Amino acid sequence: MDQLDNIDLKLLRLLGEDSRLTTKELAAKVNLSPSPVFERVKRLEAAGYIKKYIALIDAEKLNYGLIIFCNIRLKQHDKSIGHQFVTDIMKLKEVVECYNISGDYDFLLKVYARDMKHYQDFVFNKLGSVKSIGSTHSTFVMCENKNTHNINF
Amino acid sequence: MDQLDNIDLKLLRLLGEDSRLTTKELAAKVNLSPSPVFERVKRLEAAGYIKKYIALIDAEKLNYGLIIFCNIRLKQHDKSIGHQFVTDIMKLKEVVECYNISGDYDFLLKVYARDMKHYQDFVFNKLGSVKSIGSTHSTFVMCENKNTHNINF
DNA sequence: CTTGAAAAATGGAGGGT
DNA sequence: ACCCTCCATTTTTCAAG
Repeated sequence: MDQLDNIDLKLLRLLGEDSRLTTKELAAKVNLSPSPVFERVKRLEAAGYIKKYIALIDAEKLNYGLIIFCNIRLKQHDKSIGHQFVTDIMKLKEVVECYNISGDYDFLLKVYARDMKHYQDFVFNKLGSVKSIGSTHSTFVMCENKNTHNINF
Repeated sequence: MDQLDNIDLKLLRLLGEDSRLTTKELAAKVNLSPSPVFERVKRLEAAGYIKKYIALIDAEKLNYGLIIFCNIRLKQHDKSIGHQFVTDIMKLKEVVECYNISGDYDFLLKVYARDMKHYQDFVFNKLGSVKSIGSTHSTFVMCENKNTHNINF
């Protein structure tokens, strides 16, 4: 699949907002019949433009009301230490996102916790047992103003 | 809907990973027949545990290869300035997430850009025209190691 | 891309524990 | 209250033109 036309892009935008739109509904929105839309979507899936379909779950309703961005500095910076850190961090269910970043710190984690007590336990007992960590700095989210989960292309 | 049993939680976990699982497939995984599973999912949707269904689009394939976390300090901290900032920032398509945070800065933005040139343009021309901004600090993502898009409850 | 038809899933009625 | 087994309707999926 070499390049996308405007209809492909529109389908991606629509599905990125609401993946429960039926082929018929998509067809109406792009002024085509269902069959070609179906084929286009299959092609977009096969070519990897659509990575997966998920349901967005309300974290607050499940008593995960606290979001924290946790900056982490490693003790050393060789490749194996970094790789070990990522492997260790992957196992922690509270960690939803993990980025290798530029600047003062090496990694940025997005963490979901039930409350402060839970986060304290996470930092002391879970991060505390990851040997490669040198120091951490936590930034607490007071309000999530926007989260689209997809790029707005 | 007062409280969820283990089957409800399992359904949320399954749909949070793959929302294209059919009622039949979900039923097999929780050892029930399709009908009660269908009803449970509808209840979870109506009660807001499932916020929406989306397709995850590959940003890199659409030439949005650069992720930046942009820390922002406002000039002043009264309510109306903060509200105006959020309103202005919402309109910027490059901004995918926006958080009101504790610490040295007031807001944290997650930004997707095509490349450095695009990001430079974003900072100078788009953020540059948001009057409420005092100063900014950008952290560049070198590697996205993990992004689950949902809590792991 | 269109038409059209088979296969599958959705969504509901009615009954059982 | 919760679950099950059908069954009609709709949607998906894939031919052939």
